[in-house]
Amino acid sequence: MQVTVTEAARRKQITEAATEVIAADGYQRASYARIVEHAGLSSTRLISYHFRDKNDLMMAVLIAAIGTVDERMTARLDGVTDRVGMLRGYIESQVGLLRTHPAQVKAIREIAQNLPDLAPVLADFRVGRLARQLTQGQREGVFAEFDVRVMARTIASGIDGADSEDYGRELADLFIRACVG
Amino acid sequence: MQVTVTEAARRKQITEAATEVIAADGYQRASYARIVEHAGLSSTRLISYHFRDKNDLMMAVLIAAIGTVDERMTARLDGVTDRVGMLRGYIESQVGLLRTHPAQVKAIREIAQNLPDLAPVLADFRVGRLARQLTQGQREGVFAEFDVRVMARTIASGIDGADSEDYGRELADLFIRACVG
Amino acid sequence: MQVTVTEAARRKQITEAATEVIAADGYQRASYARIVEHAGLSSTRLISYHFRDKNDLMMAVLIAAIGTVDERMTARLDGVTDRVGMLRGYIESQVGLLRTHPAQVKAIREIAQNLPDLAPVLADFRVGRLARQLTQGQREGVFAEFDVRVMARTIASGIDGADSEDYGRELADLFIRACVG
Amino acid sequence: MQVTVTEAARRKQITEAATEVIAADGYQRASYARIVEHAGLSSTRLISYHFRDKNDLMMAVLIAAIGTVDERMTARLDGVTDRVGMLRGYIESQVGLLRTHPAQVKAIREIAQNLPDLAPVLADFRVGRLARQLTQGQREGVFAEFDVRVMARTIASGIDGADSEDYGRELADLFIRACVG
DNA sequence: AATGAATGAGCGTTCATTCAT
DNA sequence: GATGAATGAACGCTCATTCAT
Repeated sequence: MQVTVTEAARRKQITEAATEVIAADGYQRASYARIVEHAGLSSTRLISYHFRDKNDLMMAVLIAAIGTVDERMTARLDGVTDRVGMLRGYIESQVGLLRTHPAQVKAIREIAQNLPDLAPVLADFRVGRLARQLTQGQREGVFAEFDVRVMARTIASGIDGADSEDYGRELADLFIRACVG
Repeated sequence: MQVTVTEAARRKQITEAATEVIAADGYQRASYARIVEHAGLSSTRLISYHFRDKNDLMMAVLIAAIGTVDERMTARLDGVTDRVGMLRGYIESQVGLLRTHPAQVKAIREIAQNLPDLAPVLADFRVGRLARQLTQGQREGVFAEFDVRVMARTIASGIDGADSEDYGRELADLFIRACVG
Repeated sequence: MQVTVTEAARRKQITEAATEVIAADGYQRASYARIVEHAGLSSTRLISYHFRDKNDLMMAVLIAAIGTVDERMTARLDGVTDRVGMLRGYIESQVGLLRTHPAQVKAIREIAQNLPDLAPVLADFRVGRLARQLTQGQREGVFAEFDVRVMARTIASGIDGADSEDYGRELADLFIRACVG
Repeated sequence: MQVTVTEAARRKQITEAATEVIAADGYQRASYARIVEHAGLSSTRLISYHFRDKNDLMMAVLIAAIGTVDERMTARLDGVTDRVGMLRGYIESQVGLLRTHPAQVKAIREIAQNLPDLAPVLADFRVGRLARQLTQGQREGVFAEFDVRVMARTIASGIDGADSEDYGRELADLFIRACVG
């Protein structure tokens, strides 16, 4: 019994299943067999057919997850203009994603951890937006003088260690103190 | 041609090779075959002979690496009494280990990441010492009021994101500012 | 050179080869390697592909063997109505299977012996049919009073010890004497 | 710490441990590793030292177990002169051994099953004594005319299928009926 | 009489991928 | 756009045995 759907729909089905498997079982255990089982597909051949190889699949998962997460971040920070509010909003929003989009967040981390060549690229991407805001805040005299790159990466690291929204608020307090100095 | 050495020497040879392979290739790629090749041993059977199973080997690697790292940390913090100096010393020493003991540090992270039951235990172990120092600093009025647990975990996360000793110094500045408030 | 056949045909080829290997070498020596060699397949991977695991393969072997054996038994006892004739037919047919279907009979025994959870189920299955016939014979007054369960199991044990059709006839004489009493 | 005992004592310790492991886990799972663990020995080397190879060890286990079992049988049948009483005594005593010497009985069966060359020898040995008694009973006119070899083997098979002393008594009734005819 | 250390061969299973329609 | 079938390589682990004191 052969079910035919569009290329795009099939790719989406597979990347979503892969995202959930990676989040649940970790990158290394996210084999074609497990993804196929989770998605209820007929055979691993369907993955090979729609993705060149496993790396190709992982890139698709990553791009989709980053897209979703970024969209939410943009929406929640839209219209926030004061620097301190932006910093708090950034941190709390990111931590909040753990609850609203756990699979995407975990999948991004797993993939970044397991594809070493990707980690710095992802880190730069993630840190870039924040670093620009911090630099602007320093120019406006709202933030003290500190190494913007170190601060941005440390904030990102801190967010990765968070596990609740209470923790996120404490984290925001902490880094506002460190930035305002 | 059969080469015989003592049990202890062989175990050490294997754990050291395993440490290096884990650091270089990651936990998941640290197979018996790779370890044996790296150590120049005759067969993977030698590992099975000296370690009950792979988990047993990994625990031996972990214990050895933590022992080495802890010894260095203790030596470098010995005699430091003021809280701020301790905090700087802790952060800079930990970051410094990345250069002096890269394999041990990376192996500890890899093992913690890949043995999920172990991660919280290791995290508590690592954060505990720091949290006690922070609490004491608050009692003495040197540090501001903040959530000690969040601060300790954030410092640990920040250290994990570091990649140079310059970075470590900036990190110390940052967290001293956040703690002294 | 890749040879492709249907799933069903391949499964049958593998179960038949497995049946023969088990009968010849015993359950424990029936490794994937031996089965593949016996069947002339390209690699053990073919077995893993068509059967979930070794237990799955063994169940397939068992079901096929029992099916074959049962079919023969049913055919040979069909239309036999008198109790004594049935008893003789049952014993001689079962012993006869040793010559006509030696691999199936031996494979069933090997699997039952080596999968302990299975032994009682198989024993009940085998003994059940016989026990019902014996009980009915007692009701009709053809058979003496004896413990039906013990008699049925003893007949089954006796059959398992048989090694020729002459032996089977003697066995039938013996148990008819014991039953008619 | 090297403990030295006599050759004979050590062999006995090992064969007894092996007997228990075989009885508990089956012949195939009775590896040197398991035997050594069960006996509390320092290494498998101790087995290799005292026994030429695994077959040698199994023969020692078998001889010891048969010796024990035979001794009991002889003691219990000593002085029994009437044929029917002997037959009942033989069957009930053998079944009784299952309770009094379960490890020896199970070990003998396991070894016989797994060393195919041995099975007929053991069967003859076991059946011989019984067959002579049955023949004598026929000469005396106590027993009917039947194939002594088949009867003896069937009795032995029936005993192997027994699992309680009640079952043993039923079995004795059954075979007395079949023999006296 | 005993030991410590080492070993090659084999096991079932999982992996992502490829062949052939 | 989708499938069924096949594959070689690698995995951790266990086996009885042998080397060397």
